[in-house]
Amino acid sequence: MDFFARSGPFAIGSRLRLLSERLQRDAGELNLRYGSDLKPKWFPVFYLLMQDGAADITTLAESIGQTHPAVVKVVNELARAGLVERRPDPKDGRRSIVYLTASGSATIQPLQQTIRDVDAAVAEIAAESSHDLWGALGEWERLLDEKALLKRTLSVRRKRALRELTIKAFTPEDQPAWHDLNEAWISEYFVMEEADYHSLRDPQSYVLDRGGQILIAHYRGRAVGTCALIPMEDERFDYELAKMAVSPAVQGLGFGEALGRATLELAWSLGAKVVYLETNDRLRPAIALYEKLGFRHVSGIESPYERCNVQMAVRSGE
Amino acid sequence: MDFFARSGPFAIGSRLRLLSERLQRDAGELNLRYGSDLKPKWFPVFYLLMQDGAADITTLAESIGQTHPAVVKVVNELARAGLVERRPDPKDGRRSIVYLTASGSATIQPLQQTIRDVDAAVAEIAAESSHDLWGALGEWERLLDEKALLKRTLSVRRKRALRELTIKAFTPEDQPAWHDLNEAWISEYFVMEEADYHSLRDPQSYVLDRGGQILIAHYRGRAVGTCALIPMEDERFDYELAKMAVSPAVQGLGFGEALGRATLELAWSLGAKVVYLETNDRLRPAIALYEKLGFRHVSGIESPYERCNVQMAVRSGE
DNA sequence: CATATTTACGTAACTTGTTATGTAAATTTA
DNA sequence: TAAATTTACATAACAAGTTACGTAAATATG
Repeated sequence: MDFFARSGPFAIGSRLRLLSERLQRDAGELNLRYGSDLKPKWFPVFYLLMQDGAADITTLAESIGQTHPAVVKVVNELARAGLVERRPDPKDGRRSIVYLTASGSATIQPLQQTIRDVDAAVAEIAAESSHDLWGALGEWERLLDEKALLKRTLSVRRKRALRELTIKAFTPEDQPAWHDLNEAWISEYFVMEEADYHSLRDPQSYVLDRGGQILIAHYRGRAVGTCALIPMEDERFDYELAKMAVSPAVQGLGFGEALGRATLELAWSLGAKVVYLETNDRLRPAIALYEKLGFRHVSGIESPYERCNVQMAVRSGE
Repeated sequence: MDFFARSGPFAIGSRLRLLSERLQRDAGELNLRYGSDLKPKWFPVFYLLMQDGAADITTLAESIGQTHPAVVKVVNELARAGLVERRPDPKDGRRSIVYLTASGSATIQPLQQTIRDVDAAVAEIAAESSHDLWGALGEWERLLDEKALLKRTLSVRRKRALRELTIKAFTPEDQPAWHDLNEAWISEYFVMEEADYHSLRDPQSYVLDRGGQILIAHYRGRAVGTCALIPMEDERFDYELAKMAVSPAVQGLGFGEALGRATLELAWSLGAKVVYLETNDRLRPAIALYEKLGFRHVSGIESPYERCNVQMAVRSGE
């Protein structure tokens, strides 16, 4: 069993399960020795009934942290063993209430003795320990309630990935990425229009020669994101932010936000006061990102693109 | 989920399982997010192969603390997914060695990234904790290796029961217990003989009137054990220890030993130097008990009971 | 107040482990 | 060295939970 020693925290799940099974097995054997034929899996339900006298299925399931079908099975087995009985709730026809039978009540005493003895044995282990397993479990449960391991790990990943991300001005080697990354999302949600073909094939004349800027995000040796700033003739706005694309392979790492911020920084550094963009209401995540970057909805602007029905703008310093 | 708060250490097994499942679910989801379709249950086997390159089923099973059928299933699934391959061991026809395939090796890198990120997330939790779950788990595993919870609880129970045990001289109310407890074990292992009927029906004349003693063990208001000291005519021995019986309902609580010690104490206090007993080699636990009490095997004594083929004696102060 | 939604519970099918049992190869023993 | 035992693995059946889905009662909503 050297696996846990070698694998570290990553295997915490398996390790806990193993310890749990070991203890569960002991509990079953103990119950036999104490002269009761309660199965270990019956314990939680039985224990609650023992304390409260009666309860409905849903309450039992919530109390012990299992699903209701699991409780239904346990209750059925307990009923077959003659330890509990269920009666319909007179107030609510959907509910059925589980009661201890006389025979079930008779089982309480040996069980309580077992519980006392197990608690004493556990106290003995605790006394020999320098660490507090109880405290540690409680703390873990609380911390995971606040933020699950999943979220915690994803946020670790995001921070790490952002450290590896570099955002640089467009160079000719970035042309394939510029084309492919943008074509991918456009043709996924819409149909490529004439203006798209031009700007994707020839960014030099459609963006750069007009005084625009293109930023490319690189991650682990690959171009994974693009974003452009295009000067506007409308005097209300300085630049249009356009062709924001991030490779689906690296989505969820916050690259879009990083790229957007870098692009806006660039705009402000070029003296811009207001940056404008156009998008479509079907692109919910993109709109959420723009809002996070400070963009606010504006109206009354016409677009050369058919697909654009949402207009947004952000002002320097907002 | 108030159950754990209410039930205390007794429910440690369920509590660990619940936490384990929660983490396992997160691990599966994480793997998807990291672009690998490794199932969480594949992790341990895959991880070991990743480190060692190849291994046989039994070694894998021992390393991860699961049974070999579980490993066989995992290996079959991994093979179906094209991640591993098994070849027969040329040195041992029973064994088959599991290797990572090229596709399996390609999965290593994203997995290692996942592991690093999870470890970092766990480290973050550990940093927020005042208790050390790792240390606590390691300690529990070690303490349970030394002595399982089962044994610990049984020893708690034994100590508690012994505190409730009282051993007193025979009184007429003890007559039914004297009779029934002894008849039970005699007729379970042998056939009741004439001498048995007499001594069980009339302990007064067969033991007490001859200068003998009878001790009765009481536990929770019931007579649960008997033991007699009968004076002997053989000048080599002072008393015979006989009719040692303990109710099966309370076996394993150490009552036999307590009763035996009390009886020997009584013998020494009456001035005896040597106590003798007869038994049968089929009664292995009884003989073990007598040896624990200090009795040693002797030979060359004839018995009035047919069933007695083992003779033992103990000397004062041994 | 009729309709839509939610809630409580049941059932079926699946998941991830276990024990029990069988078989062939290797090893030990008489 | 033949026979008995042990070892390595496979497979079937079981265990204890889950998810998915269905139904009827209760509750919310237009």
